[in-house]
Amino acid sequence: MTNHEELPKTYDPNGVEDKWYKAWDEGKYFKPRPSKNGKKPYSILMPPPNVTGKLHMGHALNHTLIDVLIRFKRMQGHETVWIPGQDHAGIATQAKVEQKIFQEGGKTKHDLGREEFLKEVWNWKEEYGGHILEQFKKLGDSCDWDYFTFTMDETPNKAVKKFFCMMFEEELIYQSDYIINWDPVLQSAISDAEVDHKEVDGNFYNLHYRVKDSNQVLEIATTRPETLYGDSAIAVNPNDDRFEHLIGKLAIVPICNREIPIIADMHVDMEVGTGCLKVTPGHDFNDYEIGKRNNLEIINILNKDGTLNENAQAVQGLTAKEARKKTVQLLKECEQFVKMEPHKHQVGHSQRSHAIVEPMVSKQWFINTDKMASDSVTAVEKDEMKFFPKGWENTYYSYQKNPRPWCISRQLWWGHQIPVYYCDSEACGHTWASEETPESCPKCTSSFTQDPDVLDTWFSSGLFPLNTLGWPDEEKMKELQFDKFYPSSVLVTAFDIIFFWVARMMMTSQKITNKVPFQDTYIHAIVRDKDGVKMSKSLGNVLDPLDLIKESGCDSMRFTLAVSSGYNRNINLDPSKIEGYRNFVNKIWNAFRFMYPHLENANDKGFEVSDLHHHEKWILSELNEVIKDVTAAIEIYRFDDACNKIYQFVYEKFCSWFIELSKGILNSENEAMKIQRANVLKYCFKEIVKLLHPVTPFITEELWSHLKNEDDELLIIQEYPVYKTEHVFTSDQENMEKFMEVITAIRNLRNTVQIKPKEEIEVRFYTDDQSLAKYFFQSRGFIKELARVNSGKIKDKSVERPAKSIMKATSHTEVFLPLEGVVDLQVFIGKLQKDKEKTQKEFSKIENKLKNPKFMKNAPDDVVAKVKAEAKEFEDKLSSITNSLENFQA
RNA sequence: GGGCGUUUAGCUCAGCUGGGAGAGCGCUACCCUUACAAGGUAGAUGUCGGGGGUUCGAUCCCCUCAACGCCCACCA
Repeated sequence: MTNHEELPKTYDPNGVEDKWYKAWDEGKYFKPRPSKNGKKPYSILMPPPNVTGKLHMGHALNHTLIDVLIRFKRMQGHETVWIPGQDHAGIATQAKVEQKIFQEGGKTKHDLGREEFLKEVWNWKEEYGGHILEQFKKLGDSCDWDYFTFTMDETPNKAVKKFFCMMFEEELIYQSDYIINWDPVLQSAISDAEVDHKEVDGNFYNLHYRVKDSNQVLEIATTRPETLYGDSAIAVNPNDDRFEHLIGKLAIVPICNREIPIIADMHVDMEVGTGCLKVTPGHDFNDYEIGKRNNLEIINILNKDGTLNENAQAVQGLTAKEARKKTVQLLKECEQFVKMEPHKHQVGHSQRSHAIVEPMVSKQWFINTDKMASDSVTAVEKDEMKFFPKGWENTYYSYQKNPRPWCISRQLWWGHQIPVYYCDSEACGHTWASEETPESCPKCTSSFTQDPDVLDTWFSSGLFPLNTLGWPDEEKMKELQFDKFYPSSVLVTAFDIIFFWVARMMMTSQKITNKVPFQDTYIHAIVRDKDGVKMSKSLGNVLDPLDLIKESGCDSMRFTLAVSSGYNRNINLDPSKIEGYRNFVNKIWNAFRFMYPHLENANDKGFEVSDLHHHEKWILSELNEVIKDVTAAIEIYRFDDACNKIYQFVYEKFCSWFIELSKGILNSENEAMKIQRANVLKYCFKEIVKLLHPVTPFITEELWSHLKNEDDELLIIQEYPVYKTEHVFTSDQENMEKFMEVITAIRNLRNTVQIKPKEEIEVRFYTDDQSLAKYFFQSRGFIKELARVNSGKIKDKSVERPAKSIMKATSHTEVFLPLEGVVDLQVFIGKLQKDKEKTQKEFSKIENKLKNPKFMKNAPDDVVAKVKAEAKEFEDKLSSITNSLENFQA
């Protein structure tokens, strides 16, 4: 006889988790396996973490949800693969390595040169890049590591070049002088999406511009007086009577005394400021547009580091901030300064360096996304790709319906270098894009130079769905089963990346394959602290997944994250919640501890449905419903519903009732029943363990190792439970509900008069439902056991009730506890009265409904029938209570 | 300025296409009952943000107000 003393009282995840991860990984269980019964392949891409990344709660959530889906589908028999990867993260990584070499040797990247510097970056990647991947294994990620793709690997590099050249040929990629966001710290262009607008305290400065050949002056308001050196015009609204006579004249820029035209442009709002606008096409997005419309000169007044250049001689070499101060001073000196007023306004900051972004005109590479964006919208409109929750469509549309040219060149070294080559011969001047590194200029055989810039990281991330499956290398595509796994089944990610990543993958993948890259997109919540504040180092409210795993076990953390995930936007994660679900995990462990010694009674034959005891039918029927509900919930990404259903079933049904009801049988001498019950317990528990495995993989695999037959495979590839019509036992469920109700009523009564738990009592039931009376009679043994009853009687309601007693009424049965001892009758009557009031209130509510002719006329028949049945129940209950009250008071 | 979202028990949140208000944690009382004190049994708690409307019937649909949060936007 196996003794449950062998199993510790509390579940200790320590050791168990690593043991099973190793077993799965080494046993190649994460690799795709041929599907069963023609089920469709199922694949998910891991959002590739930055190579500089560190594991945080966002990963824990994202990976838990993906892993739930993958494990669920794998068990269902789909051929399944979760494809991991990692992003080279151009700016972040370069910045990190630059910092490192500066700290260690005081050198800058320019001291090393491009080639040496890149070597340093690769070294850094080799040393630190793997950390986060090792951390992922602690989460239980069941991804196929053989599919691992780093975005700077050879295949992604080929993909980038191929796509670039394709777009270049179609002239959808082009080089242009255009106003872009310049990060003076990184000294690179950045895309619109990488700019955050923050409100800062600034000033409005009012200045005077003289009009040439006139003594008139124009007062102009600006927040950036230092840009006056780049002014190309003064613009007024063409309909503005105040300035109409000046249009076409010249104004003189203060300090540098240049002459600029006064022009009319509709963009100028007469109501705002002074109605006159200084136009600086080189350093303002609107002014750039005005400049283009009016053919104005573009004057660049900034150096790459953000200081003023020779075009702003008076303030040359100063930073923008210093230049602003100096310019104001100079304006005051020449008496062209009017006033300064405090003003809050939005200023663009670089997401990466946090520097103030300077709009600047510069030669950059762009993608025309007009067509691709509109195709990506159509695909969602036609449900080729579906958002869950659906509401996120709007966010997606808001980006994709107003596409702007995407600036893809970055003045960095770490990244995919732009595959464009320039002939060194001035006479030839050929410019071309090529997937292969050329030998010489194809036109004149001269030497050539490659464009020094690299591509925006998102350019390669956008190709992730393709290059992870080998594209464009045909052999690799075969090997990695491109045709089987593309498009992937679902993309699971957070909302903040819809534009950066989801939209770009949609555009590039559709462009290349004419198919959407994934069929669904599930947008999950953002993990915040328990007060709803975003976790950040500076606030000190960061929870580290590895700490949580250490404290409560990975399964508990996973369950908590999954049960918190549905169609919500935020998860306010309270550590006490994890503790609660850790207790649940422990509960399962102990349910097993209880069963363990009895398992050897179970035999391989299992059980016949026809032999089942009514409690067994009940639990199987309940389990069956749970299986149905859980499966349906996961299919639509309602992890919260799925987890709650299982939790509820395991805790409230299986543990609190079925196990309790089984104790008597298991300790009895009835061998046949013992075997049968052991079989059913084992069956149910195996199903529970399977149901839970996607969410809590470690403890379930551990339990499975004790439950499985010797030649059974690991749980990770066992078949997921399926709904069985032969396990539907509705009447057993209904009877059981009533049984539980009367047991609870007895316990409630015991409690109200403080009968000791060990003390056995007498009980009487009064019901007019003959079949229910019969059911209770058959269950008398269980009633005695669960409610500590030593004797009882079941009578119909015509029989007189015991005088000295307390009672509780249900809609079907009156439960009486005859009492010999002293009872404070008044207290009890008060309680009963309260119960009566409550019941009366509910009954009246329903009765009024039935009395309402409009309701009877308009409500659907099934609703009326339901309400009638309810009314009957309340009426019965009410009359039971009323009768008792009369008796007690008499 | 535009858009999205939130407002339900002390806290964190769920309530699907309208038909008797739920969960977890916390709280109260009684219990070391032979799986589990990370436990058991029983229990208390809500003008479902305010106001209006549609409907036989509204937490759910419509309008409006309020508070809070987020995203986007070049307003000098």
